[in-house]
Amino acid sequence: MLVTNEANTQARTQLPPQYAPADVESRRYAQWVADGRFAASDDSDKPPYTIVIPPPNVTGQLHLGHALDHTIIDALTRRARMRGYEALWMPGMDHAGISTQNVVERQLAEQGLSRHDLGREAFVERVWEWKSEYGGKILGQMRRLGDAVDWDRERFTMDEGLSRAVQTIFKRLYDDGLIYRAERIINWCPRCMTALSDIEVEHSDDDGELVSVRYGEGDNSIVVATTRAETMLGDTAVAVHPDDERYRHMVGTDVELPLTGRRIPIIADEHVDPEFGTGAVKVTPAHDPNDFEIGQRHDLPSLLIMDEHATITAHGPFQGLDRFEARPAIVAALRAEGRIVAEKRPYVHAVGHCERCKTTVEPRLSKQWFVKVESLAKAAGDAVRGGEVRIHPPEQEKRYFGWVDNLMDWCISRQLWWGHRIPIWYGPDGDTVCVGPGETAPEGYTQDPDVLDTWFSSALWPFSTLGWPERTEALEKFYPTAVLSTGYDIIFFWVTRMMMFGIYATGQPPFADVVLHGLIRDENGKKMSKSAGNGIDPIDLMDVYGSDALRFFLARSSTPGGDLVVNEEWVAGSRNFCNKLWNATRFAMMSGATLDGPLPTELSTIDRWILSRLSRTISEVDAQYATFEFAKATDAIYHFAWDEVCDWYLELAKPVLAAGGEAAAGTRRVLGHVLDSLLRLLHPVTPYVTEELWLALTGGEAAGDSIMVAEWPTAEASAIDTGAERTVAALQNLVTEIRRFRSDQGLKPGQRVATRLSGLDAAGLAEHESLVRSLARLDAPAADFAATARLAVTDQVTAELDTRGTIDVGAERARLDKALSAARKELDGTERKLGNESFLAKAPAEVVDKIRERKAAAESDIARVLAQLESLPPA
RNA sequence: GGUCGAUUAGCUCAGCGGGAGAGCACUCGCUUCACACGCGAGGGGUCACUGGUUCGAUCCCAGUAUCGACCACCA
Repeated sequence: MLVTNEANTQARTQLPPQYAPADVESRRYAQWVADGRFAASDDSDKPPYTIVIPPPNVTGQLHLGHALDHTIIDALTRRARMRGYEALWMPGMDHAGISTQNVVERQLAEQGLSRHDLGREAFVERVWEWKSEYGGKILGQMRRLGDAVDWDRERFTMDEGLSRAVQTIFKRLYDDGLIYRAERIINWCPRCMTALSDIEVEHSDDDGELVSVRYGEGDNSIVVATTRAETMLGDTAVAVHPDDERYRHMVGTDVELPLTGRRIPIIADEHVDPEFGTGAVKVTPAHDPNDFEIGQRHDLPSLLIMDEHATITAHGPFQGLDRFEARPAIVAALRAEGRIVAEKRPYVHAVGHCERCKTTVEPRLSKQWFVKVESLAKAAGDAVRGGEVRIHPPEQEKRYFGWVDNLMDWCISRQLWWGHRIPIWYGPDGDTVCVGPGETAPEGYTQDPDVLDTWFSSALWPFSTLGWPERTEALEKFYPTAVLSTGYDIIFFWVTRMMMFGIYATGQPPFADVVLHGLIRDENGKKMSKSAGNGIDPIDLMDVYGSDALRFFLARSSTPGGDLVVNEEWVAGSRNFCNKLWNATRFAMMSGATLDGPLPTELSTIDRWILSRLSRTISEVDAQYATFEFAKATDAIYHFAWDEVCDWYLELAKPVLAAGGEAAAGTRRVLGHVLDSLLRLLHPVTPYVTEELWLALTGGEAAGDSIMVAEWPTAEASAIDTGAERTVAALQNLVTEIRRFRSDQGLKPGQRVATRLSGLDAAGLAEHESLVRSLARLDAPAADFAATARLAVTDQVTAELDTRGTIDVGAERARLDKALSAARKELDGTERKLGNESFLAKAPAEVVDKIRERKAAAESDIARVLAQLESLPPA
């Protein structure tokens, strides 16, 4: 309902001159929730548009990466809703196995307790308590950001339904032979006491020491180099390259392993690099992934010499030492025996660290559960290759294929207590059963103690959250989802796995479009992270500048796949834009802008111009959204709003509105329409300020209306008016040129200048003379007009200014000389091109035409400038 | 070590075969009746380097240098 009566007009002018986000945001968000604006309905007739949130860790806090991601998702969802879709943004959180367990363990440690003191059940209970007390802080922060998520559908990866989904797919994979148990070298964190997947290991170049050790005696000896002397206790061979002449005669013999009394064989293996070190490698199959491979190829035994704490278990003087204590102890013992051939030297090499606690990872042979990914990964790759799933920007496909085409089997077991427990039970005779949902294990069986990798449940997120494996109405309505938006850094962690499990479980890829954005960097270009201490807290930015300002900045900076630098000044700039919008609307309302009735059919050139520009802007925005070019979409709105609406249309409208009459009535209606459309276009990105202004403009507050359910603007082809665009462009050129002259001449803005304008007719500006005078601050000539400068300000228009001798002729002449030489240079360039026969023969016709136009323009510039020079009074 | 990407105005980035752009910063002038979180007018770049392809290269190709991201088991 639109209210435009006098009293309401009075009320609307009460908008303060500055936008104060804090007053608006919490009030609006609460109202949206209360009105159920975010809720999606399972039985709606509208087509679905679904996005699932990348579930933040339950331990997590909102950082700028989330803010970017959420701005994108929220804008897509809000826009879809305005376009008539049943839009659903699914919220929820991830239980974040290791992270959460660590947080609670640290809490226990403060009380001098370990998780083992509590026991498994009590510990898990403790984690749930932690979750309800401290977890999900980020959910509150999302409200601040304005996220239009359907709160009634919030899910957690550990809740009952999702746990059933996990068990269901595990059982299905197991029955299909896609889950197996094997003894492998895995990354072991001796502090977290669990296996880590490859991606939970961070590598850094660490300082180490390379020592050379002689194995064997006399002629029957061989020197190996190592940075990890302590692992020699587990050596079961020495390997050399098969083509290495130095050692060929020794292959097949054996040597004595120092300190142990064992003899180990010398073998030949292609893996060995003869150029490195001495060309001979000690082989420790139980504590090194490469060595394990070599061991497999040569059927070597694997000797575990450390326990899960990385303490030496091998019998002898080193038993009970930590691995880092054992290393120097063993080197010392070797030196005592004269085994150290070359002194140790510094050596920088890549060492793995636990992503969560930074402890040096110990490769360790152990029994783990794996998903056989080959067939799953192939299907995931084919879905993108076949175009069922599109990745934006397309360049990022390479990264995706790089993963799915080279995927190794996925180690899914974790020796943690917090997570989905593996539904495998072992019988008294060592037999194994996989227990599906609703089933119970046979009497006397015990369950595997391990839990699943956190990403196992995340991989089900797009459908488990909608009720899978039940065929719920929500699943039917909202799956598959429309878009997945996330940073390119987690393609492997999450995207590939959702693709694999989604296709496997439901037969359909879980989303149609994958939108990948970049990482947030600080002012020095470094990736922003808590550990680097260079993080900017988005909450702080929102406190100062408002949520809309942060969102607008992020949207305007987000190029597909591109990283993004955050600088507070730019957020301030976005705040300024919100304020500009605020004041433009405020002005419109004070000027009596209205939305009542249809747009008049008879409109002034100026009104037709802005409607034409509006329509073009809408088309542009739609086109950019279609390819997820948020920066370009947002930028188009920014320039339309600021450069065209504020800088020109409002200024042009002022004299018209002041004059009143029929023209003013038309302009008031157009002004209302333009502001209304502009606010709608902006709403997905800046929800708060647009809601506040739109309700004020339309008077829809009382009727319980909301811009959230207003229709997305439509580009009207019939509104395109190239004639009006040409006329206004000419007007802008003329006004700008006169302003430039005034500025160059140091004429004060308040100083009115009497002028005679001629040639307006030829420029199509005859009817706009008063507008030109108003914007350029020109007076009509007075009775005693005395022209002191004649200026050909555009091709057609000449202005005679009565400046009473204030003109600085020298300065103007210098400027014109400069313009003249620029125009001549341009003319030279175009003439040279047009004189080149190869160019004429080979260049496309449109390019040649364009050059001809440029030549003509240069010629006319020259003529104009010459005329101006001629018209200058003598210095 | 491998892969991919980047190198354009002081800063951060768009553009990606035919006239070098934006925001911020900077200079000058403005208490112009929506907004100084503002208005008007300006200055500023041999588009990293070297070759090649082309009638024409910031844009395509090759190499060099520097930076970055991701991945990684060379003892």
